[in-house]
Amino acid sequence: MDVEVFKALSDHNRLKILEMLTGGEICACRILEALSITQPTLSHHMKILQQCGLVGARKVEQWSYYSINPGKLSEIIDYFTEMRSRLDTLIVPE
Amino acid sequence: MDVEVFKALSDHNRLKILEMLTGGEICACRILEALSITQPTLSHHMKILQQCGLVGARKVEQWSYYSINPGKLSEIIDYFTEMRSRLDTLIVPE
DNA sequence: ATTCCATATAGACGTTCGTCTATACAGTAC
DNA sequence: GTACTGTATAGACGAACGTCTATATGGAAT
Repeated sequence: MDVEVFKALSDHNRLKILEMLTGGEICACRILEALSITQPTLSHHMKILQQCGLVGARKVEQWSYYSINPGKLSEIIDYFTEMRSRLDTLIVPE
Repeated sequence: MDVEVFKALSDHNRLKILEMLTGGEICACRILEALSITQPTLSHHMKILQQCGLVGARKVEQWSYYSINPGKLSEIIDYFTEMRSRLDTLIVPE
């Protein structure tokens, strides 16, 4: 698994953004309202979320709309699920 | 979800350690052999993995044995699984 | 008691990160 | 055109991070 994904999730504001996006695609301006950061800082965070593949962007006129990439989410789930099942198959010492 | 877990996963060496631990409990000295870091650096990483709840430690005489906490793993899986199912229930615009 | 071994802690150093202000860019509306 | 609006980029700054060397701790072996 690429470390970049976890780096992207390692910030309180980015995690909050991701959780907002579980409600569906939203505009940058809406995200900005919900967080106590400046517009350039938001732009920075969105870039990081995009670069690791977690979030996709769509531009409609001057507005940027962001949404979660479900494929990446599945990738993460699969990673941890396989990890857990490997643990489950271990021979338990009594 | 606590950001600390993702911070812990944000380092290449710590992720490698976690993957080693999917094979079951192992000794610090074994982990040290597998990585190109010094002993104090390993000690530092193990502390971070423990503090976020991902890894548990057990001391047998002078040796420290580490293992993954399956509960934390499930917590992470649940977090992302719920996120994905929230996405799945969105009304798809045609 | 002294030595040896596995691990932890302290402190330092360079790098990366999150944030900001200032400014650029691109499109819309007059 | 000029002004405005939404977003991106540049550069700066302090805080946090990963790593190291040096040293401490605590137990085992001699």
